[in-house]
Amino acid sequence: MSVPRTSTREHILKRATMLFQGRGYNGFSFKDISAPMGIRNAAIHYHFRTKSDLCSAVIARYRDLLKSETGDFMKHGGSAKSQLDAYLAFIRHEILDARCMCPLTNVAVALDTLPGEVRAQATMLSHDLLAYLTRVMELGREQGEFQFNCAAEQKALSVKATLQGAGQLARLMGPQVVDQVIDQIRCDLGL
Amino acid sequence: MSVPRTSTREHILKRATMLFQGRGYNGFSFKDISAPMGIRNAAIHYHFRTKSDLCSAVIARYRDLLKSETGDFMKHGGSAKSQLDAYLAFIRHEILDARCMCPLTNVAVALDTLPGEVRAQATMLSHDLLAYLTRVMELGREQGEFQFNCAAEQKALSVKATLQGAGQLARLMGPQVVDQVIDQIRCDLGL
DNA sequence: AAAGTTACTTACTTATAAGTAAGTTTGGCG
DNA sequence: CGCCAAACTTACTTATAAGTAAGTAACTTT
Repeated sequence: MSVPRTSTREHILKRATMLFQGRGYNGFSFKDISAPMGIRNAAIHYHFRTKSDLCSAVIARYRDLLKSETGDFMKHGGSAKSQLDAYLAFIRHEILDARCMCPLTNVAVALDTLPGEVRAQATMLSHDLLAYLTRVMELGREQGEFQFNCAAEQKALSVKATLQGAGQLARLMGPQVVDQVIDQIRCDLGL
Repeated sequence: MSVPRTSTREHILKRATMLFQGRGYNGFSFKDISAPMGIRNAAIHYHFRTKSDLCSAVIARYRDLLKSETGDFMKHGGSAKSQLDAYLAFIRHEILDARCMCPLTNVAVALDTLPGEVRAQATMLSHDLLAYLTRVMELGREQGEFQFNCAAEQKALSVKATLQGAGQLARLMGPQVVDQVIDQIRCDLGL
């Protein structure tokens, strides 16, 4: 019937990603995916057995995206500063253009109501993210670009926490919040 | 029938607060309130016409609590440092003991799915909070306790964002996150 | 003591959610 | 050409959600 057969699965994943990152697990239903696509709920179940499976796939996909992005950052061999800026730009785009949040936010908020699979994927994502940011912080300090006098791990944690919060406050208080917070992060690193 | 008649409304509000701050608007139902209390859903509707009314009341109550707490902080007339520490202790307790989040987090995440009343209350809370933290930052700089070279408003925003993020990351990565992040905030202020 | 008010309960409605089973269309292949 | 599997749809089930209307027990006021 419809022409682009093989891309339906990808289409579902894209919409699920937008909704999951935009509203959280409990904030959207299959209908929010199927109706705008002109398909039926059962079509989603054909590709993803359960909502848990679908959302796990969403986070796994995000992890892959991040892996390839950060891999690219690292390959470019640039300075820690340019790598941090790339990640900050990535987050900035997520908040301001896509108007959505890091999946960690959405999982953390409703943690008690979520299937174990989804929680597990989120935990892995949090470790991926922190490991990457920690490496960037270490590198930045070695290169003399960043200045901070605590463990690199702690600094990375603090930076990530601040960005998580920026996404929330931007929704409530306006988009200008994002650049102010990013500016402050750079400032606190001595940039 | 049941003895403590006048306190039912307060009981409902307390449980709704725990659930709202712990799981978000879409993460709990009336049953989660009524069942453990041994009452019926309709009893909740008697005290609060709709879920929107109930959750608006939860946030309004949180605003009152905060108003009196910050009022007390200010009255004690202590240094900005002691006021910041009091707020940090308040947040620390919320995350570690009550295992819940600032209502701003839960509203921001599912903003698109929420009734206007609830959004309005959250917006007011965000302004209350930022106004208070901004005053503390200004005071701290005047007193020579805090060091930062940007607008007090921006610093306050950044501190609040970081604390919002700490609540999330603590759920996914463990409670030690909270103290690390708080330590970093103090450190970045020159404490 | 009668009437009214408060604080509920019972019983219901309506809507929406996730999920399933069985049937249907379409394109590729022997 | 006919068969088969992939990719769906139709039609359904089951569960749960918010919300409502009508009734009732107990306290309060006149």
